Amino acid sequence: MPEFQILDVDYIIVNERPVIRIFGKDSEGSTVCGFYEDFLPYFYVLGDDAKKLLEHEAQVLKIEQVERKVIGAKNGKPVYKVTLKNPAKTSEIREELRAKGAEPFEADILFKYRFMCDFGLSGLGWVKTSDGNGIATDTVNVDKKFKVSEIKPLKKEEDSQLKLMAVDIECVPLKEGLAPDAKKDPVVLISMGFNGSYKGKKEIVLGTKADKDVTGFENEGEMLGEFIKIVNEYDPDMITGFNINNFDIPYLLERMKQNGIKPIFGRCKQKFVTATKMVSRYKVNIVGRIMVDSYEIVKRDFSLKRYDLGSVAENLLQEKKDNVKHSQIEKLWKGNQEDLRKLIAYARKDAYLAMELVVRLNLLDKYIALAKISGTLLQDTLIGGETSRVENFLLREFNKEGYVFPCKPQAWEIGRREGLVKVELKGGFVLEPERGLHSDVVVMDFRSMYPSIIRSFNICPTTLVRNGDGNTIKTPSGAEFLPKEVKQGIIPRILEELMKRRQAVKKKLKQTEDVYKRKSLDAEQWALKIMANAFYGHLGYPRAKIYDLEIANAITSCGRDIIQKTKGMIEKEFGYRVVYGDTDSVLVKLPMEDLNEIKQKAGEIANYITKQLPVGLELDFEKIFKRFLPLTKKRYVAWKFEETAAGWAEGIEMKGVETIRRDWCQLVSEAMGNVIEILLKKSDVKESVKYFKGVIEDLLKGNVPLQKLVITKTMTKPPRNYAGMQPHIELVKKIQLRNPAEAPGIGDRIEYVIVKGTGLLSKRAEDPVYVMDNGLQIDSQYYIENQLMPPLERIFAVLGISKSELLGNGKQMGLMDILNNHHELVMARDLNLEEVTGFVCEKCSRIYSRPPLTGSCECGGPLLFSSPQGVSKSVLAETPM
DNA sequence: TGCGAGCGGGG
DNA sequence: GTGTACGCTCGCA
Repeated sequence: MPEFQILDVDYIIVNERPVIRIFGKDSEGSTVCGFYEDFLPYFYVLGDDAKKLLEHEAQVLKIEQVERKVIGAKNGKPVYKVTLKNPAKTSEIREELRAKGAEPFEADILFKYRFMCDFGLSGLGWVKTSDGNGIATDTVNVDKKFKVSEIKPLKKEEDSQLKLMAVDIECVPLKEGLAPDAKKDPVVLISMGFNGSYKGKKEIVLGTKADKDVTGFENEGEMLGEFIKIVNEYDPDMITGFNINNFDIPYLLERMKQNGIKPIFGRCKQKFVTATKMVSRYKVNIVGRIMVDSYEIVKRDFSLKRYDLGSVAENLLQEKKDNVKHSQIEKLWKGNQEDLRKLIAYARKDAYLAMELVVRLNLLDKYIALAKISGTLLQDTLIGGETSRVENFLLREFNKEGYVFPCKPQAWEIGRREGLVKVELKGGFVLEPERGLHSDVVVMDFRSMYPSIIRSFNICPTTLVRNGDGNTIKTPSGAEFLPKEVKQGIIPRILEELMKRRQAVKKKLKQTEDVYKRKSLDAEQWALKIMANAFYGHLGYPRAKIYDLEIANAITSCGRDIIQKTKGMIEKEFGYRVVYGDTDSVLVKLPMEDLNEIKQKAGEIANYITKQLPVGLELDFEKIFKRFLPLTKKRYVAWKFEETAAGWAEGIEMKGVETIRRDWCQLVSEAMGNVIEILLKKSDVKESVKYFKGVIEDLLKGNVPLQKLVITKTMTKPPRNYAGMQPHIELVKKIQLRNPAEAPGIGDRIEYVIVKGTGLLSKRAEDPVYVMDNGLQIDSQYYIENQLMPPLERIFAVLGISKSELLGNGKQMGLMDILNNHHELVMARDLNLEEVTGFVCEKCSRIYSRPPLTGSCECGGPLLFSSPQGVSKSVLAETPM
């Protein structure tokens, strides 16, 4: 009885009948392909005259009335199951039916997924098949091929060892400085890396020139032929590379076409490898192999400033990419032996890095877990978003309970929904943050709030009641659902199972020591959480098959209700202030400083609240903000303390605040980070202003290293094609005149600084090296006004410090002036004037650098002096207000 | 502040 | 291939 893990599924037509092929790998490392012959495409259609409509269709093998439920039960209209001969004809028949007013269901499910769904199979899931006879077909390139008449999923945890190969190409444009054109410009190098070894080698570079580290070929065609041969002989389960989906593979395929070579390097010897252009990307299909584009995964899983291979390797692998600019490649290729070797080393390293990313960062763990849980093939979890996973999963669950699943909405319907969602979908409740720099704030949140709400209120399209008889669960939005006792919804049931499974996996994780097992268990619990959290979003997503705004709104209305009730209870029952909250969290200011005391108090509050709310909703202690500075709704900075196994861990948390933007120079990120740190950790507004003024002074005096002032932008098209004036493009034009040989090409990143002068800003962009060599002056005013000020002004503004104060050119009031103007403020005897950094309201903690004319806070509360040591207690005690 | 265009990665 | 699949950032109004 063959047992193997599924890598890919497709079908072929044999004697006018479809045959499903299941490609996989067994535990001995053999590649297998099972052929399943008795599966036919089918779908459902709703309507009285559906049968009549299809009678004349030659494609239709069978049409039978079936007992199936339809969401929102449309008064017992009959449901027909329609079985066809050829999967490829389904869409035709579907559209025909639609045109005649019938409603098709499950008529847009890929044939392979129809099969996988009906047999409960998953990408990378294990299966056990009947003992099939081997078949003497020469169409597939696998170790074992056999007929399958029975197939079922198998519980097995460990994964087979998968073979991985990395690919990177270099090509040389015929037209200098322009992006390569796959129709004309040949590939000159193909670099490959193997996680195993091929003919004893870990890496191979092919080229149309020979040298010591490259296998040379007479022409491009021969080299491409060798590439195909190597892929088929090494026979990888997965092919990786950096941006291969959108560059290397489509490029190679086009070159093969130009050279009259058949692109056959999948596990089917008849099907071409294809790259289909979608809206703005290619989708590569290689039968039996999985495309793993490390660029696409890294971009999704890591938050970085830039995603070019150089930055990615440096940040995530602590490795340097060879420094070769795109515009240099042609020169190196056409240059001397040393140049050529440099280019070869560069190509070699790129393939190596792409593979290292996958292996060292375990990029696949999460996606393997998602594939197994959702049922999608691994290649589809790597490309598509949440939609395909959720719908694949839901299809199975709806079918299990006798429901037919809707088709995806048509274009006009999507358009209609997109308009509606914008206007009618209400999100979470965001509390107005209390202004000021707060201390000792505890963050509490509802774990998995939306999944818990769905379970608690039994929210599901299958339990929605449109004209209830009273025995329903009412949500604050007005939508009503059947109680669980009457009928448990499918989505609530799924969530219950997913959440229980996650608890079990987490428990197992705690008892497991083996590093590899831990990694896969951790990925599994993560994937279970991701899946559970995906259902809410899906209901409000215009392209979803089970989109329902009424239900999405019911969920968020419960959330808003719960968070407001929570805030009310904390304020009323405990007398503490909720200074902020967003969707599923509340931030509470507590009157104690000790971290453990705060945590304990938070636990008490959380327990109390949890008892008052619907079952299943649980408020939890999350972390402590020793200092919390809200800027606006959804944007704040905080000094956080989180509890870890090793004790309290501190750090700075920023939400919605951009500290790194690619069009800012290093000085900005640095200044911003420092200002925030001084504010949060020292709670010292005056010092942060002083620091900021120091930065400006350094800038004016020319004391800032040039490197910190460099701004980088990419030139994406030829300079003449830019409509407006842009600094980096104007600089390129200048360099083209000055030194054409050094001029950057398309795709190059241009570094520039802005120098002093009279002309337009964009005309004053200069090459940093040129500035250095010629001793040009930096335009400090530009850096102050356009770089430093915009982000920092917003932070200082919430502390009551204006731009003119920061720049020191407005009228600045000294402390003595303030005291003279405000006789009601009395200085404590033992408080040194020099130490006073500002004023703080005793009641609401709002901070002022100088007090309002009334002498008291806007909220009416009395003002206290503040100093680096915090608010002076002696002032508090001795100031007669 | 909201909207539409256009770019990203690769060479 | 029962295909039609982004998502953010910037500039402009």
